[in-house]
Amino acid sequence: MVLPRAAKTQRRTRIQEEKEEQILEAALEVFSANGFRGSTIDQIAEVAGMSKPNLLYYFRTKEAMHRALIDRVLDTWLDPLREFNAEGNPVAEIRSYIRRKLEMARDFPRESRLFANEVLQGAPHIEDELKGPLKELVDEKAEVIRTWAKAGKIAKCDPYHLIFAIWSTTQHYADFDVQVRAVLGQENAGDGRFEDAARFLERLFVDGLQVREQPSSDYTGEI
Amino acid sequence: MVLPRAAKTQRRTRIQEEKEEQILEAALEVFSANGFRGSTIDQIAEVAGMSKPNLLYYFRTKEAMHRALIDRVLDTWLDPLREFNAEGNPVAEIRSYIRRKLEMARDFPRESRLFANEVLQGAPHIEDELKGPLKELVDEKAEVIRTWAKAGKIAKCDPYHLIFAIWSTTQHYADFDVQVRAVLGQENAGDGRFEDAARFLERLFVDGLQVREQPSSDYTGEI
DNA sequence: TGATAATTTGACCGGTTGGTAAACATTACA
DNA sequence: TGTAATGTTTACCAACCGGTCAAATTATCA
Repeated sequence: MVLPRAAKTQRRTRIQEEKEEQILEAALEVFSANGFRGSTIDQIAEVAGMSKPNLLYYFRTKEAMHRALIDRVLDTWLDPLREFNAEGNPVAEIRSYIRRKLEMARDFPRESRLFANEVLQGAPHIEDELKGPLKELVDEKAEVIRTWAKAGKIAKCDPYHLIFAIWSTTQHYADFDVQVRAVLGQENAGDGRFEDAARFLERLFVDGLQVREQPSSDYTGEI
Repeated sequence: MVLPRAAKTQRRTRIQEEKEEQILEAALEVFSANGFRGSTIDQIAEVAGMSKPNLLYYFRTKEAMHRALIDRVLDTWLDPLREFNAEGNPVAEIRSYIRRKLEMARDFPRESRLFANEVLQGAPHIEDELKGPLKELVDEKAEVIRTWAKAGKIAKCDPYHLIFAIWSTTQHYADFDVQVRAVLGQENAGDGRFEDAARFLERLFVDGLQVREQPSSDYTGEI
């Protein structure tokens, strides 16, 4: 056989597993840093330490590589939201969600940037995932939050925008890392900014979602 | 003279002004949607309604076009932060900053995405601006916030992370627009999401920054 | 071991991309 | 009006990019 190309054979050889692993690791490195169009197969091949035709032996096209990478990473990426537990203590659940998301921004910034690049440029390759699985998961968790608010366990608020706020504030530390570093200055070389961010964000959301008889001051939704 | 190319002549002709304007508008459209490497001069030329060599008559290289665009847009982009007024009422100032940033996400999403693309990919073209003018401006405003906190006008908090939180939550609606739309669903076609976001964010930050004797519940900064 | 399947690579191809050369067209202005 | 400066376009180039091919190398296992 000349072109087994992974999918055609039922059993995956040891080499196939290893090489596909290597390739996806390199692809994550390159795609997350340059976006899809900004990345070249040669770059990925170099990072993966193999020749371009060798890459294309395992993934027929650049798109196939990107697709495989997204599929592989998306599940893990959504895990923190899945863990969101309706039975738990609302404030503790929200705080723990923030903490988990910040940990991921710290430990898996490339994954965050991969999706950021994709969504920022109109999500041409993952639109279906956004409108399907992602929306369904968010809908489910938004319902949980709504229930909590109705039961008076947290302040009444739009659950979708709460989730957006948690996503954006936490992922900011991965996606806009160079800006964060530039503004905080060189001295902030370690991971200290993540601890500071955790302190700030947990306080912001916990206090901001505290149940209150009256809104603490008048505000309008008009912009 | 054969190649005046804008910079070489002191006086700009009417045609130069007009064409450079057209080109930068087109460049904003294309660069913000595809990032620097993902954009081609041909694309920009088509959007600008002129031939590629004609573009290159006004801007010698793709980089020069990008640079000119950034320079032109950066000032406007930082205006809301500059308006942040130390003499004003702290809560009103913060709320007004959030509102202004959300208005910009709604009215100038391309500008937001232009910077997001740039920063996301390591800010290769604007690192100096981040470490220079941007950092100085943020330092100055952070000091204002710190003063407010010390005077007991708002809760004690890390002013830098407060600014990051406002940036990320508001710009999210421009940068991740497709994701926001996908999650909220088709029925949310108009600008309603911006009003909902304004309501949510003003409440979150205002209540979250309310002065409080005791933190409303225990929390640690550890992640 | 030897034959067969799986893996790897150098050479190459057509299309795209950033950019140039030079001829042509238009404008400004004495 | 004439002419020099300014503006525009067609044709083109070299480098790059995604992808193919066939030949060479290595692993598997009867």
